[in-house]
Amino acid sequence: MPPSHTGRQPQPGGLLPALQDYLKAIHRLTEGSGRQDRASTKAIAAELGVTAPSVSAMLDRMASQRLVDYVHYAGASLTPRGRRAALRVIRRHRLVELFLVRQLGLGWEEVHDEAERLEHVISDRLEAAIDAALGFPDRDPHGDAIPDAEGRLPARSFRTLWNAAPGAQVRIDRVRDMDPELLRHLGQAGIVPGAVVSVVSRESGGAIRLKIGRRRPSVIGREAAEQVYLDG
Amino acid sequence: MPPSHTGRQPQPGGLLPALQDYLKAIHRLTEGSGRQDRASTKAIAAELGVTAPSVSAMLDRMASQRLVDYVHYAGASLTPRGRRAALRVIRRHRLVELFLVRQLGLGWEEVHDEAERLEHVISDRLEAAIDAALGFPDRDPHGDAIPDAEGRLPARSFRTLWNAAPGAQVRIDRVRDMDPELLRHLGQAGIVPGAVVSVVSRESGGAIRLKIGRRRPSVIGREAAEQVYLDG
DNA sequence: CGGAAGGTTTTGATCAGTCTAACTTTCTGA
DNA sequence: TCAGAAAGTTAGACTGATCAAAACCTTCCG
Repeated sequence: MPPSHTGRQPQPGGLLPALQDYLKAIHRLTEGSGRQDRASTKAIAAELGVTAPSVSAMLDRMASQRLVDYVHYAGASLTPRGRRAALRVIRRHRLVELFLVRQLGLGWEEVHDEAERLEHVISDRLEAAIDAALGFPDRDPHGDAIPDAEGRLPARSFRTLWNAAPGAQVRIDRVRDMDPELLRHLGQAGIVPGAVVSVVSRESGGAIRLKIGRRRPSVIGREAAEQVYLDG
Repeated sequence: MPPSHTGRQPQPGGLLPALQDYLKAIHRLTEGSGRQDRASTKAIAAELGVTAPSVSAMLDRMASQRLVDYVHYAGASLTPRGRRAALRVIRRHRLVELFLVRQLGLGWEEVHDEAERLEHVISDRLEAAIDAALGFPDRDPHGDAIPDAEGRLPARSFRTLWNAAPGAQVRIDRVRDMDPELLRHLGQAGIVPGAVVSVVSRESGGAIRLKIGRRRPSVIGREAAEQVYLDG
Protein backbone atom coordinates (compact mmCIF):
# COMPACT_ATOMS: atom_id res chain seq x y z
CA MET A 1 0.00 0.00 0.00
CA PRO A 2 2.83 2.47 0.36
CA PRO A 3 2.84 4.87 -2.56
CA SER A 4 6.59 4.33 -2.89
CA HIS A 5 7.03 3.28 -6.46
CA THR A 6 10.73 2.75 -6.60
CA GLY A 7 11.05 -0.76 -5.33
CA ARG A 8 13.92 0.14 -3.09
CA GLN A 9 13.92 0.90 0.58
CA PRO A 10 13.78 4.58 1.39
CA GLN A 11 17.33 5.82 1.78
CA PRO A 12 18.22 7.36 5.11
CA GLY A 13 19.87 10.29 3.41
CA GLY A 14 16.84 10.73 1.19
CA LEU A 15 19.01 10.22 -1.88
CA LEU A 16 19.44 7.03 -3.82
CA PRO A 17 22.66 5.10 -3.23
CA ALA A 18 24.03 5.45 -6.73
CA LEU A 19 23.45 9.15 -6.63
CA GLN A 20 25.32 9.37 -3.35
CA ASP A 21 28.25 7.64 -4.99
CA TYR A 22 28.31 10.28 -7.71
CA LEU A 23 28.26 13.01 -5.09
CA LYS A 24 31.26 11.49 -3.38
CA ALA A 25 33.15 11.10 -6.64
CA ILE A 26 32.56 14.70 -7.66
CA HIS A 27 33.56 15.85 -4.20
CA ARG A 28 36.80 13.91 -4.36
CA LEU A 29 37.62 15.23 -7.82
CA THR A 30 36.87 18.84 -7.06
CA GLU A 31 38.15 19.25 -3.49
CA GLY A 32 41.05 16.86 -3.74
CA SER A 33 44.65 17.69 -4.49
CA GLY A 34 43.75 17.61 -8.16
CA ARG A 35 41.72 20.79 -7.49
CA GLN A 36 39.67 21.33 -10.63
CA ASP A 37 36.55 23.45 -10.44
CA ARG A 38 34.52 20.97 -12.38
CA ALA A 39 34.74 17.24 -12.58
CA SER A 40 34.72 15.94 -16.13
CA THR A 41 32.38 13.22 -17.26
CA LYS A 42 35.30 10.98 -17.99
CA ALA A 43 36.93 11.50 -14.62
CA ILE A 44 33.72 10.70 -12.79
CA ALA A 45 33.23 7.63 -14.94
CA ALA A 46 36.73 6.44 -14.15
CA GLU A 47 36.23 7.12 -10.44
CA LEU A 48 33.08 5.04 -10.29
CA GLY A 49 33.86 2.37 -12.84
CA VAL A 50 30.90 3.20 -15.07
CA THR A 51 30.72 4.46 -18.62
CA ALA A 52 30.54 8.09 -19.70
CA PRO A 53 26.91 7.91 -20.87
CA SER A 54 25.85 6.70 -17.44
CA VAL A 55 27.52 9.73 -15.93
CA SER A 56 25.91 12.08 -18.42
CA ALA A 57 22.48 10.76 -17.58
CA MET A 58 23.05 10.90 -13.85
CA LEU A 59 24.42 14.44 -13.98
CA ASP A 60 21.26 15.59 -15.72
CA ARG A 61 19.20 14.11 -12.92
CA MET A 62 21.43 15.57 -10.26
CA ALA A 63 21.29 18.98 -11.87
CA SER A 64 17.50 18.85 -11.87
CA GLN A 65 17.70 18.23 -8.13
CA ARG A 66 20.05 21.20 -7.76
CA LEU A 67 22.81 19.00 -6.40
CA VAL A 68 25.32 19.88 -9.09
CA ASP A 69 25.99 22.71 -11.43
CA TYR A 70 26.33 20.88 -14.72
CA VAL A 71 27.49 22.58 -17.87
CA HIS A 72 27.29 20.27 -20.86
CA TYR A 73 30.67 19.43 -22.32
CA ALA A 74 32.37 21.24 -19.44
CA GLY A 75 31.70 19.05 -16.42
CA ALA A 76 29.96 19.34 -13.08
CA SER A 77 30.61 20.90 -9.71
CA LEU A 78 28.72 20.52 -6.46
CA THR A 79 26.22 23.14 -5.43
CA PRO A 80 26.18 24.04 -1.72
CA ARG A 81 23.31 21.61 -1.37
CA GLY A 82 25.24 18.92 -3.19
CA ARG A 83 28.33 19.53 -1.14
CA ARG A 84 26.37 19.19 2.09
CA ALA A 85 24.87 15.94 0.86
CA ALA A 86 28.29 14.65 -0.19
CA LEU A 87 29.79 15.43 3.18
CA ARG A 88 26.99 13.58 4.95
CA VAL A 89 27.81 10.47 2.98
CA ILE A 90 31.53 10.91 3.55
CA ARG A 91 30.88 11.36 7.24
CA ARG A 92 28.98 8.10 7.41
CA HIS A 93 31.63 6.33 5.37
CA ARG A 94 34.46 7.42 7.62
CA LEU A 95 32.59 6.80 10.85
CA VAL A 96 31.82 3.31 9.68
CA GLU A 97 35.41 2.65 8.68
CA LEU A 98 36.67 3.72 12.06
CA PHE A 99 34.00 1.75 13.84
CA LEU A 100 34.87 -1.41 11.97
CA VAL A 101 38.55 -1.03 12.82
CA ARG A 102 38.19 0.06 16.43
CA GLN A 103 35.15 -1.86 17.63
CA LEU A 104 35.19 -4.91 15.42
CA GLY A 105 38.87 -5.43 14.81
CA LEU A 106 38.87 -5.36 11.03
CA GLY A 107 42.05 -4.31 9.24
CA TRP A 108 42.28 -0.83 7.80
CA GLU A 109 42.71 -2.33 4.35
CA GLU A 110 39.43 -4.23 4.42
CA VAL A 111 37.04 -1.62 5.72
CA HIS A 112 36.68 0.51 2.62
CA ASP A 113 34.50 -1.83 0.62
CA GLU A 114 32.42 -2.66 3.64
CA ALA A 115 31.84 1.02 4.39
CA GLU A 116 31.01 1.64 0.76
CA ARG A 117 27.92 -0.49 1.22
CA LEU A 118 27.06 0.39 4.80
CA GLU A 119 27.19 4.15 4.29
CA HIS A 120 23.98 3.99 2.27
CA VAL A 121 21.86 2.27 4.87
CA ILE A 122 22.90 3.98 8.10
CA SER A 123 20.08 6.01 9.63
CA ASP A 124 20.71 9.31 11.37
CA ARG A 125 19.98 7.56 14.62
CA LEU A 126 22.57 4.88 14.01
CA GLU A 127 25.08 7.39 12.73
CA ALA A 128 24.75 9.29 16.00
CA ALA A 129 25.11 6.10 18.05
CA ILE A 130 28.28 5.12 16.20
CA ASP A 131 29.67 8.63 16.59
CA ALA A 132 29.03 8.50 20.32
CA ALA A 133 30.42 4.99 20.72
CA LEU A 134 33.65 6.21 19.15
CA GLY A 135 33.81 9.31 21.33
CA PHE A 136 33.04 11.78 18.53
CA PRO A 137 36.21 11.12 16.57
CA ASP A 138 37.62 13.48 13.99
CA ARG A 139 39.77 11.10 11.97
CA ASP A 140 39.10 7.82 10.21
CA PRO A 141 41.63 4.96 10.20
CA HIS A 142 43.40 6.39 7.16
CA GLY A 143 43.74 9.78 8.83
CA ASP A 144 41.03 11.43 6.76
CA ALA A 145 39.00 14.02 8.63
CA ILE A 146 35.45 13.08 9.55
CA PRO A 147 33.06 15.93 8.72
CA ASP A 148 30.91 16.92 11.68
CA ALA A 149 27.16 16.51 11.58
CA GLU A 150 26.81 19.95 9.99
CA GLY A 151 29.29 19.03 7.30
CA ARG A 152 32.22 21.10 8.41
CA LEU A 153 35.57 19.76 7.39
CA PRO A 154 38.97 21.23 8.26
CA ALA A 155 41.35 22.20 5.48
CA ARG A 156 44.04 19.59 4.86
CA SER A 157 47.52 19.56 3.49
CA PHE A 158 48.26 18.00 0.13
CA ARG A 159 52.00 17.53 0.52
CA THR A 160 52.83 13.91 -0.17
CA LEU A 161 55.64 11.64 0.81
CA TRP A 162 56.61 11.60 -2.84
CA ASN A 163 57.63 15.27 -2.56
CA ALA A 164 59.56 14.92 0.69
CA ALA A 165 63.23 15.80 0.56
CA PRO A 166 65.85 13.20 1.52
CA GLY A 167 66.98 13.73 5.10
CA ALA A 168 63.66 15.25 6.17
CA GLN A 169 61.67 14.05 9.16
CA VAL A 170 57.96 14.10 8.42
CA ARG A 171 54.76 13.13 10.17
CA ILE A 172 52.16 11.10 8.32
CA ASP A 173 48.83 12.89 8.23
CA ARG A 174 46.80 10.43 6.22
CA VAL A 175 47.01 7.65 3.68
CA ARG A 176 44.64 7.55 0.74
CA ASP A 177 42.09 4.83 0.75
CA MET A 178 43.41 2.65 -2.04
CA ASP A 179 44.42 -0.82 -3.07
CA PRO A 180 43.93 -3.09 -0.04
CA GLU A 181 47.12 -5.01 -0.75
CA LEU A 182 49.21 -1.84 -0.65
CA LEU A 183 47.40 -0.57 2.43
CA ARG A 184 48.10 -3.77 4.27
CA HIS A 185 51.73 -3.49 3.27
CA LEU A 186 52.01 0.13 4.42
CA GLY A 187 50.36 -0.75 7.69
CA GLN A 188 52.88 -3.49 8.34
CA ALA A 189 55.72 -1.11 7.53
CA GLY A 190 54.36 1.31 10.14
CA ILE A 191 53.32 3.94 7.63
CA VAL A 192 50.11 4.96 9.37
CA PRO A 193 48.57 8.31 10.37
CA GLY A 194 50.60 9.89 13.17
CA ALA A 195 53.80 8.00 12.48
CA VAL A 196 57.02 10.00 12.26
CA VAL A 197 59.17 8.98 9.32
CA SER A 198 62.71 9.80 8.25
CA VAL A 199 63.33 10.02 4.54
CA VAL A 200 66.69 8.29 4.21
CA SER A 201 67.27 8.62 0.50
CA ARG A 202 65.76 8.57 -2.94
CA GLU A 203 66.70 5.52 -4.89
CA SER A 204 67.37 5.51 -8.59
CA GLY A 205 64.07 4.92 -10.34
CA GLY A 206 62.32 7.13 -7.81
CA ALA A 207 61.69 4.77 -4.91
CA ILE A 208 62.06 6.26 -1.45
CA ARG A 209 63.98 4.68 1.41
CA LEU A 210 62.42 5.34 4.80
CA LYS A 211 63.14 4.69 8.45
CA ILE A 212 60.50 4.61 11.17
CA GLY A 213 61.67 4.40 14.78
CA ARG A 214 63.83 1.36 15.25
CA ARG A 215 62.22 -0.69 12.53
CA ARG A 216 64.36 -1.85 9.69
CA PRO A 217 64.18 0.55 6.74
CA SER A 218 61.58 0.09 4.05
CA VAL A 219 61.47 1.21 0.47
CA ILE A 220 58.29 2.37 -1.19
CA GLY A 221 57.58 3.20 -4.79
CA ARG A 222 56.15 6.31 -6.36
CA GLU A 223 52.64 4.93 -6.65
CA ALA A 224 52.42 4.39 -2.91
CA ALA A 225 54.36 7.51 -1.89
CA GLU A 226 51.93 9.73 -3.77
CA GLN A 227 49.09 8.38 -1.65
CA VAL A 228 50.74 9.27 1.64
CA TYR A 229 50.06 12.83 2.80
CA LEU A 230 52.14 14.65 5.38
CA ASP A 231 51.38 17.07 8.19
CA GLY A 232 51.83 20.77 7.61
CA MET B 1 34.68 -2.25 -17.18
CA PRO B 2 33.25 -4.73 -14.73
CA PRO B 3 30.80 -6.93 -16.59
CA SER B 4 28.31 -6.43 -13.77
CA HIS B 5 25.30 -5.10 -15.55
CA THR B 6 22.88 -4.66 -12.74
CA GLY B 7 23.77 -1.24 -11.53
CA ARG B 8 23.78 -2.37 -7.95
CA GLN B 9 26.66 -3.40 -5.77
CA PRO B 10 27.26 -7.13 -5.63
CA GLN B 11 25.35 -8.55 -2.69
CA PRO B 12 27.36 -10.38 -0.07
CA GLY B 13 24.89 -13.22 -0.03
CA GLY B 14 25.01 -13.42 -3.81
CA LEU B 15 21.27 -12.77 -3.96
CA LEU B 16 19.59 -9.47 -4.60
CA PRO B 17 18.11 -7.70 -1.57
CA ALA B 18 14.52 -7.85 -2.70
CA LEU B 19 14.83 -11.55 -3.34
CA GLN B 20 16.23 -12.05 0.14
CA ASP B 21 13.17 -10.33 1.54
CA TYR B 22 10.92 -12.76 -0.29
CA LEU B 23 12.91 -15.67 1.11
CA LYS B 24 12.42 -14.37 4.62
CA ALA B 25 8.72 -13.81 4.11
CA ILE B 26 8.16 -17.31 2.77
CA HIS B 27 10.19 -18.74 5.61
CA ARG B 28 8.12 -16.90 8.18
CA LEU B 29 4.86 -18.01 6.58
CA THR B 30 5.79 -21.66 6.24
CA GLU B 31 7.79 -22.35 9.42
CA GLY B 32 5.87 -20.06 11.72
CA SER B 33 3.09 -20.98 14.06
CA GLY B 34 0.73 -20.59 11.11
CA ARG B 35 2.37 -23.73 9.64
CA GLN B 36 1.16 -23.94 6.06
CA ASP B 37 3.15 -25.96 3.57
CA ARG B 38 3.00 -23.33 0.93
CA ALA B 39 2.84 -19.57 1.22
CA SER B 40 0.15 -18.03 -0.93
CA THR B 41 0.83 -15.15 -3.26
CA LYS B 42 -1.50 -12.96 -1.29
CA ALA B 43 0.09 -13.78 2.05
CA ILE B 44 3.56 -13.01 0.74
CA ALA B 45 2.30 -9.79 -0.77
CA ALA B 46 0.78 -8.76 2.55
CA GLU B 47 3.94 -9.69 4.42
CA LEU B 48 6.11 -7.54 2.19
CA GLY B 49 3.72 -4.73 1.43
CA VAL B 50 3.80 -5.30 -2.31
CA THR B 51 1.09 -6.32 -4.75
CA ALA B 52 0.25 -9.84 -5.82
CA PRO B 53 1.61 -9.43 -9.37
CA SER B 54 5.00 -8.46 -7.98
CA VAL B 55 5.02 -11.65 -5.96
CA SER B 56 4.00 -13.77 -8.92
CA ALA B 57 6.83 -12.39 -10.99
CA MET B 58 9.39 -12.82 -8.26
CA LEU B 59 8.30 -16.37 -7.49
CA ASP B 60 8.88 -17.30 -11.11
CA ARG B 61 12.41 -15.97 -10.91
CA MET B 62 13.04 -17.66 -7.59
CA ALA B 63 11.74 -20.94 -8.93
CA SER B 64 14.10 -20.71 -11.88
CA GLN B 65 16.93 -20.35 -9.38
CA ARG B 66 15.65 -23.40 -7.49
CA LEU B 67 15.08 -21.39 -4.35
CA VAL B 68 11.39 -22.16 -4.13
CA ASP B 69 9.03 -24.84 -5.23
CA TYR B 70 6.31 -22.81 -6.89
CA VAL B 71 3.05 -24.33 -8.05
CA HIS B 72 0.93 -21.81 -9.88
CA TYR B 73 -2.29 -20.97 -8.08
CA ALA B 74 -1.16 -23.05 -5.10
CA GLY B 75 1.69 -21.03 -3.61
CA ALA B 76 5.38 -21.49 -2.94
CA SER B 77 7.56 -23.29 -0.43
CA LEU B 78 11.28 -23.09 0.11
CA THR B 79 13.56 -25.70 -1.38
CA PRO B 80 16.45 -26.82 0.84
CA ARG B 81 18.62 -24.35 -1.03
CA GLY B 82 16.07 -21.59 -0.46
CA ARG B 83 15.74 -22.42 3.18
CA ARG B 84 19.49 -22.25 3.67
CA ALA B 85 19.58 -18.87 1.96
CA ALA B 86 16.67 -17.62 4.07
CA LEU B 87 18.37 -18.67 7.28
CA ARG B 88 21.54 -16.87 6.30
CA VAL B 89 19.59 -13.65 5.94
CA ILE B 90 17.72 -14.26 9.17
CA ARG B 91 20.99 -14.92 10.91
CA ARG B 92 22.42 -11.63 9.74
CA HIS B 93 19.23 -9.81 10.70
CA ARG B 94 19.22 -11.13 14.23
CA LEU B 95 22.93 -10.70 14.79
CA VAL B 96 22.62 -7.09 13.70
CA GLU B 97 19.63 -6.49 15.96
CA LEU B 98 21.46 -7.83 18.95
CA PHE B 99 24.57 -5.89 18.07
CA LEU B 100 22.67 -2.65 17.83
CA VAL B 101 21.07 -3.20 21.21
CA ARG B 102 24.09 -4.53 23.08
CA GLN B 103 26.96 -2.59 21.57
CA LEU B 104 25.31 0.60 20.45
CA GLY B 105 22.59 1.05 23.00
CA LEU B 106 19.62 1.22 20.67
CA GLY B 107 16.22 0.20 22.01
CA TRP B 108 14.81 -3.20 21.08
CA GLU B 109 11.90 -1.47 19.40
CA GLU B 110 14.02 0.52 16.98
CA VAL B 111 16.44 -2.08 15.70
CA HIS B 112 14.16 -3.99 13.37
CA ASP B 113 14.01 -1.43 10.57
CA GLU B 114 17.70 -0.75 10.85
CA ALA B 115 18.51 -4.46 10.63
CA GLU B 116 16.16 -4.81 7.70
CA ARG B 117 18.51 -2.60 5.69
CA LEU B 118 21.81 -3.70 7.17
CA GLU B 119 21.21 -7.42 6.71
CA HIS B 120 21.63 -7.02 2.95
CA VAL B 121 25.04 -5.40 3.01
CA ILE B 122 26.87 -7.37 5.70
CA SER B 123 29.74 -9.41 4.28
CA ASP B 124 30.60 -12.83 5.64
CA ARG B 125 33.68 -11.28 7.18
CA LEU B 126 31.68 -8.65 9.02
CA GLU B 127 29.04 -11.16 10.04
CA ALA B 128 31.74 -13.26 11.66
CA ALA B 129 33.24 -10.22 13.41
CA ILE B 130 29.86 -9.23 14.84
CA ASP B 131 29.18 -12.80 15.91
CA ALA B 132 32.52 -12.92 17.72
CA ALA B 133 32.08 -9.47 19.32
CA LEU B 134 28.82 -10.70 20.80
CA GLY B 135 30.32 -13.95 22.05
CA PHE B 136 28.52 -16.19 19.53
CA PRO B 137 25.04 -15.50 20.87
CA ASP B 138 22.06 -17.75 20.20
CA ARG B 139 19.22 -15.29 20.83
CA ASP B 140 18.40 -11.88 19.44
CA PRO B 141 16.91 -9.11 21.62
CA HIS B 142 13.37 -10.40 21.06
CA GLY B 143 14.37 -13.90 22.12
CA ASP B 144 14.36 -15.32 18.60
CA ALA B 145 16.99 -17.96 17.96
CA ILE B 146 19.94 -16.96 15.80
CA PRO B 147 20.68 -19.67 13.22
CA ASP B 148 24.29 -20.78 13.29
CA ALA B 149 26.56 -20.22 10.30
CA GLU B 150 25.41 -23.54 8.81
CA GLY B 151 21.79 -22.52 9.17
CA ARG B 152 20.78 -24.78 12.03
CA LEU B 153 17.94 -23.48 14.13
CA PRO B 154 16.46 -25.14 17.23
CA ALA B 155 12.78 -25.98 17.34
CA ARG B 156 10.72 -23.42 19.22
CA SER B 157 7.52 -23.40 21.17
CA PHE B 158 4.48 -21.64 19.82
CA ARG B 159 2.50 -21.33 23.05
CA THR B 160 1.58 -17.70 23.56
CA LEU B 161 0.75 -15.60 26.54
CA TRP B 162 -2.75 -15.36 25.11
CA ASN B 163 -3.26 -19.05 25.83
CA ALA B 164 -1.85 -19.00 29.35
CA ALA B 165 -4.22 -20.01 32.14
CA PRO B 166 -4.95 -17.58 34.98
CA GLY B 167 -2.81 -18.39 38.00
CA ALA B 168 -0.01 -19.87 35.92
CA GLN B 169 3.61 -18.80 36.22
CA VAL B 170 5.28 -18.67 32.84
CA ARG B 171 8.64 -17.72 31.39
CA ILE B 172 8.84 -15.47 28.37
CA ASP B 173 10.71 -17.13 25.54
CA ARG B 174 10.45 -14.47 22.89
CA VAL B 175 8.41 -11.52 21.72
CA ARG B 176 7.52 -11.13 18.05
CA ASP B 177 9.17 -8.34 16.23
CA MET B 178 6.24 -6.03 15.75
CA ASP B 179 4.93 -2.53 16.14
CA PRO B 180 7.71 -0.46 17.75
CA GLU B 181 5.27 1.40 19.97
CA LEU B 182 3.96 -1.82 21.48
CA LEU B 183 7.45 -3.25 21.83
CA ARG B 184 8.61 -0.21 23.72
CA HIS B 185 5.60 -0.54 25.99
CA LEU B 186 6.21 -4.23 26.67
CA GLY B 187 9.84 -3.52 27.40
CA GLN B 188 8.89 -0.94 29.97
CA ALA B 189 6.47 -3.36 31.57
CA GLY B 190 9.28 -5.91 31.92
CA ILE B 191 7.83 -8.30 29.39
CA VAL B 192 11.11 -9.35 27.83
CA PRO B 193 12.70 -12.72 26.99
CA GLY B 194 13.65 -14.56 30.16
CA ALA B 195 11.23 -12.72 32.42
CA VAL B 196 9.03 -14.82 34.69
CA VAL B 197 5.44 -13.68 34.70
CA SER B 198 2.41 -14.56 36.82
CA VAL B 199 -0.91 -14.53 35.05
CA VAL B 200 -3.16 -12.90 37.63
CA SER B 201 -6.46 -13.00 35.81
CA ARG B 202 -8.29 -12.64 32.55
CA GLU B 203 -10.31 -9.50 32.34
CA SER B 204 -13.64 -9.28 30.66
CA GLY B 205 -13.02 -8.45 27.02
CA GLY B 206 -10.00 -10.74 27.00
CA ALA B 207 -7.25 -8.57 28.39
CA ILE B 208 -4.75 -10.30 30.68
CA ARG B 209 -3.60 -8.99 34.04
CA LEU B 210 0.01 -9.82 34.81
CA LYS B 211 2.49 -9.50 37.61
CA ILE B 212 6.26 -9.52 37.17
CA GLY B 213 8.42 -9.63 40.28
CA ARG B 214 7.60 -6.70 42.53
CA ARG B 215 6.49 -4.39 39.73
CA ARG B 216 2.97 -3.12 39.82
CA PRO B 217 0.63 -5.28 37.73
CA SER B 218 0.12 -4.53 34.07
CA VAL B 219 -2.70 -5.38 31.72
CA ILE B 220 -2.12 -6.30 28.11
CA GLY B 221 -4.57 -6.86 25.31
CA ARG B 222 -5.06 -9.78 22.98
CA GLU B 223 -3.11 -8.28 20.13
CA ALA B 224 0.00 -7.98 22.26
CA ALA B 225 -0.47 -11.23 24.18
CA GLU B 226 -0.57 -13.23 20.97
CA GLN B 227 2.88 -11.95 20.09
CA VAL B 228 4.47 -13.11 23.33
CA TYR B 229 5.67 -16.72 23.25
CA LEU B 230 6.38 -18.81 26.33
CA ASP B 231 8.99 -21.39 27.25
CA GLY B 232 8.13 -25.04 27.02
C1' DC C 1 -23.51 -28.30 -12.11
C1' DG C 2 -23.15 -23.56 -13.33
C1' DG C 3 -21.82 -19.29 -11.85
C1' DA C 4 -20.22 -15.71 -8.78
C1' DA C 5 -16.40 -14.51 -5.77
C1' DG C 6 -11.95 -14.21 -4.87
C1' DG C 7 -7.35 -15.25 -5.47
C1' DT C 8 -3.80 -15.53 -9.32
C1' DT C 9 -1.50 -14.61 -13.35
C1' DT C 10 -0.77 -11.87 -17.55
C1' DT C 11 -0.13 -7.61 -19.82
C1' DG C 12 1.66 -3.27 -20.36
C1' DA C 13 3.79 0.68 -18.08
C1' DT C 14 7.25 3.17 -15.11
C1' DC C 15 11.61 4.27 -12.80
C1' DA C 16 16.47 3.66 -11.66
C1' DG C 17 20.70 2.47 -13.38
C1' DT C 18 23.34 0.74 -16.54
C1' DC C 19 25.35 -0.54 -21.33
C1' DT C 20 26.74 -0.13 -26.59
C1' DA C 21 26.58 2.27 -30.75
C1' DA C 22 26.12 6.36 -33.18
C1' DC C 23 26.46 11.13 -33.37
C1' DT C 24 28.22 15.93 -31.81
C1' DT C 25 31.21 19.19 -29.71
C1' DT C 26 35.65 20.78 -28.31
C1' DC C 27 40.47 20.73 -28.40
C1' DT C 28 44.92 20.38 -30.45
C1' DG C 29 48.61 20.39 -33.39
C1' DA C 30 50.46 20.54 -37.96
C1' DT D 1 42.86 27.27 -39.97
C1' DC D 2 41.05 23.33 -40.01
C1' DA D 3 41.12 18.10 -39.76
C1' DG D 4 41.44 14.43 -36.85
C1' DA D 5 41.38 12.88 -32.12
C1' DA D 6 39.43 13.01 -27.72
C1' DA D 7 35.73 13.88 -24.93
C1' DG D 8 30.87 14.29 -24.42
C1' DT D 9 26.04 13.48 -25.42
C1' DT D 10 21.96 11.24 -27.44
C1' DA D 11 19.44 7.11 -28.78
C1' DG D 12 17.99 2.67 -27.95
C1' DA D 13 18.04 -1.42 -25.24
C1' DC D 14 18.32 -4.27 -21.03
C1' DT D 15 17.62 -5.88 -16.02
C1' DG D 16 15.38 -5.46 -11.66
C1' DA D 17 11.50 -4.25 -9.17
C1' DT D 18 7.48 -2.47 -8.94
C1' DC D 19 2.25 -1.06 -10.03
C1' DA D 20 -2.67 -0.94 -12.19
C1' DA D 21 -5.87 -3.01 -15.01
C1' DA D 22 -7.49 -6.90 -17.37
C1' DA D 23 -7.86 -11.76 -18.06
C1' DC D 24 -7.75 -16.06 -15.92
C1' DC D 25 -8.30 -20.17 -12.87
C1' DT D 26 -10.57 -22.48 -8.61
C1' DT D 27 -13.65 -23.22 -5.51
C1' DC D 28 -17.71 -23.54 -3.40
C1' DC D 29 -22.50 -22.83 -2.97
C1' DG D 30 -27.15 -22.65 -4.31
